[in-house]
Order: sequence, then C-alpha cells, then structure tokens
Amino acid sequence: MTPDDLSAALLEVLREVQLADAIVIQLPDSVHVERPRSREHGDYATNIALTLAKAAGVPPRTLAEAIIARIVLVAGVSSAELAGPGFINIRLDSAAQGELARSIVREATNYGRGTALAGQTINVEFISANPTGPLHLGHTRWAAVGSALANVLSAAGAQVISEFYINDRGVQMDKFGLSVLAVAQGQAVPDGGYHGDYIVDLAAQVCAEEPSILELPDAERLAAFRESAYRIQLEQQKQVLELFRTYFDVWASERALHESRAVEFAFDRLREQGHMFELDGATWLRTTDFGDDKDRVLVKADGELTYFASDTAYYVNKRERGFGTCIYLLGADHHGYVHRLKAVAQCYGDAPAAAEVLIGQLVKITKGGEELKLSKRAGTIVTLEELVDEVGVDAARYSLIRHPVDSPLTLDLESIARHTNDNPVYYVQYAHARIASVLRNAADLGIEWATAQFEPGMLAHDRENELLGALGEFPRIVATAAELREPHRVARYLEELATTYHRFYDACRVLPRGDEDTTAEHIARLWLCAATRQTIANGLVLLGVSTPERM
RNA sequence: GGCUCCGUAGCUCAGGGGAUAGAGCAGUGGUUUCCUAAACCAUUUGUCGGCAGUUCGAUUCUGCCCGGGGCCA
Repeated sequence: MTPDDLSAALLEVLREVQLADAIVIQLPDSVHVERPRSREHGDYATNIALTLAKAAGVPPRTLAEAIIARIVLVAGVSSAELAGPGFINIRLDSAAQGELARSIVREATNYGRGTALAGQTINVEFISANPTGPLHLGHTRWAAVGSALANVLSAAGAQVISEFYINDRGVQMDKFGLSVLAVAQGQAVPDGGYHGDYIVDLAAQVCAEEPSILELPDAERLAAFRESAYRIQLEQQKQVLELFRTYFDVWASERALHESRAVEFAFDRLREQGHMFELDGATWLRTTDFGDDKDRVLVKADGELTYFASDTAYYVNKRERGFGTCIYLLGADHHGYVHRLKAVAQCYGDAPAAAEVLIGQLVKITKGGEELKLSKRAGTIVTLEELVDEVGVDAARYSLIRHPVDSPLTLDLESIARHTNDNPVYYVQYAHARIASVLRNAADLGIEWATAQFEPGMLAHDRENELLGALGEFPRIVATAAELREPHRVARYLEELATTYHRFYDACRVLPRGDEDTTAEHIARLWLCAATRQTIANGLVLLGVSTPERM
C-alpha cells in the first residue's frame, strides 16, 4: 500500500462517515498523509480531522474517532489511533507495505513518474548565453538545474521542451567579430571588445578553416570573421553542454526569430490587445498596465528594434507554438526582467502565471578558501569546462542541484572533488553501487530472486519498514519538486534514502552466509534491495547524475 | 530611493500550517571472522533576527522593523 493508496482509502472513508454518521463534511480533493518524524506516531499520520472539524461543526477528536472506526477495516491497515488534538496515526500490515517492493521492481524506470502535471505543456528556457565566448560558471548553475527541472517536470507528466535562446543579434556580435578579426591581424582588441585566450584560439581556428579569409575585401572580412567565429563558438557551447549532460530540444536563434517575421506577428497581436502606443517617434508597450515600473520601448525613434522587442516576440512565439507555461531561469542580475516579462504575458492576454521566472542567486567558487573571480571581460573565466575538468560531471551537477536556487551558493572545489562521505553525491552513488554489488553476489550464488516466490510479509523488521516508507515517498517527492520547480528536493530525498538503506544494510543480512540455505527472508530482502537500487537510479537519472555499478 | 533574495546548532545548510525543529561537517567515544567501513551506532549544541496579525496550532502565511547580499536608478 502506497501513501497515495492510503490517501484514497481515507477519502473513501470520509464519504462513508458522511453517509452513515450524518456528519456534514466538505470533501477535500485529496487527503494529506505524511510520514511522521517519530516512529511512535505510526507509519503514516493524517491531520484530516483537524482540518475538517470546524466546517463540519464537530470536535476534531470526535471526527477522528469516526474516521478511525472505518479506516481500520481497510485491507492493509493494521491499526489506527487518535493522538493529540486530533491526529490519526496509522500502521500498515508489513505485507501490505512490503508489496511496494514488488511494484517498484515491476515499474522499473517508470517508478516515480506520475500525472501531477499531466496535460500541461511547459517551455523551459535556460542559459541563453551570447555565442561570444565559452560558457562560464554563471551559466553552469542553470545548465544543471534547468536540465534537472526539465526532467522532473516531464516525470510529473508534463509535456516539456527545453530551449536555449541564442542571442546572436546586435552590437555584442559585432564587437565579438571585431575582436577575433583584430587578433587574427595581429592588432590590439578594440575598446569594449572581447579578451581572453579563447579569442586567440578562435582567430587561429577561423584562419585555419578558411585560409583565404584575410584576403577578403574590407567590406566582407568582418562579417566573415564574425560568422565563422560564431559558428565555432556555438558548436563549442553545444559540445560542452552535451558533455555536461544538458540537452536542449530547441536552439532558438534571435536572428531566425526576426527572419521569420515573428516580431511583426507579435506586434500585430499586441496592437490588437491595445497595449502598444507611439510616443516621441518610438513604439512602446504599456507594461505599466500590469505592474511594471515603467513602459518599455519596442522600436526606437531611429527605427532600431530593442532587445525587449526580441524578448516580447519570443514570448509570443512560444505561446503560438502551444506552450501554456513559459519558464525562464535567470540569474539574480536579471531579476528586473521579472515584472516586464509578466507584463508582456498579460499584454498578450495571458494570466501572469503563464510566464514564470525563476531567479537564482549567483554562484561563488572557492579553492582553498580563496574566491576565484569570474570576469568575462577581463578574460579570467572559470568556464563550465574547467569546473568539470576539476571535479567531474557528477559532482559538479549534483553540488549545483542540491541547493534551492534562491540561496546563494559557494562551491569549494576541494570539498566537491573529494571522494569522501562528506560529499553527498558519492554517498548516494555509493548506496547504489553497494546494492549493485549485493545483487551481483546473489547472482553468483545462483539465487534467482526475481523468479522466486516473494513474501512481502517477511519484511517486518523496523529498518525494513523504514526503508519501505522512504521508497514510498519517491513519487510524491517528484511531484512536489515539479510543482514547486525545485529539483533540489530530489537530491535531498536521495540522501535520506541512501541513509535509510545503509541503516537497513547494517542491521539486516541480505544474502545467506556460508552454507546457509536461501530462505524466504533472503528473497524478500533481495526484492527490497532491487527496489531501492531502482529508486535511487531513477532519482539520479532525473538529476543527470550517473549510477555506478561499482565504486 | 525602488525592486529582489537571505537571516535556523560552532561552520555549511535542509525544512511548501502540525506533535519533542533536523542533516552533514567539526568534537568525543564505539562497531567489522563472511553480502562494498566511501558504512553504521552513541553523545553535545538552538531567543528558528525582532514585533504584531491571521487560527485550534506559525520556523513555515501576511504586515512592519532590524541586519546582510544582489540588481536597477
């Protein structure tokens, strides 16, 4: 019996109480059941009597008594008792609880997937860097969190597209092209241009690929350099992200957006909605109608389109492609965009919630207690690639994902790189590897647990009960992480699950020793191990972290 | 000045209205003849920044204040 099963049973009980005991209850959509902190409070507890009592006009304890009288009759429930002001503490039969191991093994990679967000279409946009340099630490948090979030949303049943918006239009591109060109010609990088070793590498690569490029007439040379360097740099970003297990369904180019006349289309739609106006020769969007602190210019008096025009057109474009929700992951330095993006949504005729902006605090990185500064302009860049070289993909991703994005984060390279138990990623992976080892040994001993008879009632030890309880939480964790856009919950859960497994392993011998016979208990414990391995693996996959068979 | 995030154990941080507020690290002391000791067990620590409000109940929600980070001006 899973928490969801129990919740459904309680809802049914409420209906019965309503009919038979003539207590008028406002039936809730679902009944909240939780794992109490203290085992003395049962396997599961619910506060449903407390929340419904007032409206029903009966004391909470009276309502609880009525619920208890009926919930104990449900198959799988072994006892229920009233506690405190009206809590109901419920215990399950070990067989009913043990069945969970079987269903997890059967569901395999699907365990944890659910329907909490079924029917929703969500666009998740993150990183969206200029293609004018390598991805650096500022992008790395979004690479890890964004890809994990997309995975989690999809596991919760949403239809998800992850998207990278390439800012390949505007003055920054020209400065980039000029910088590469200057270096290729042995000249100094112009003021406001891009510096750094990567510019030198790009210049060399452009010249190597197109040896005659320096012979081009002045009028064409800059554009040729710009385009060549752009292509190479974007390809490099793609490769690094792939290495970092961050995959995008769509690479959306700002230029392509303009070429497709999406801007004109968006303007037409916004004009119909009545939020565009002309003033001093410029074209504006009246975002102050929806909480922005000032109106925003779309087209300047000289006819030039603003960045805001692109952003607006891009939003409209996403909506026209059918996304009900557009999630943006932005750094704290862009928090000023929140109001205007939400205003754009409303100018288009949407609810403000259609545009969802997750603001993440910036990441600092230290090594040996000293902060490594990152300044792209100065050319001292801690790149995504360097971070991965230093600590590995798993440690980098996990360390970035396991904290909520609204807390500022300091990563210490030395502790993340350390392969010890104070590094949670290895703690979780170790649990996985440990189970894999037990399952290998079982196979070596010729124990075919998967086809042997599984007796769930054998799993009656306290530590087995704890472990089953923890396993049962996984689908709810995934659903909550998706609903709140907080993938770090999956990581924290896995750490708890790993602890619970280690505690079980410490107390409960899984395989027969020496020449002992294989008993039903051994078989049952192997099912429990297999279920745990599967759950840890499913969680790590959501985070984009590998699931080692050996460590 | 406006906006925004944060304030929980010595340190780093979890904790979407519930019962006795947790984890890791650091400290101390234990556990292994056999499945991975990268593990487990025991032990110490709190004005959940402050004040008010909402209610059966607030670390959690709301408002104000104090303190810190960041962005914009």
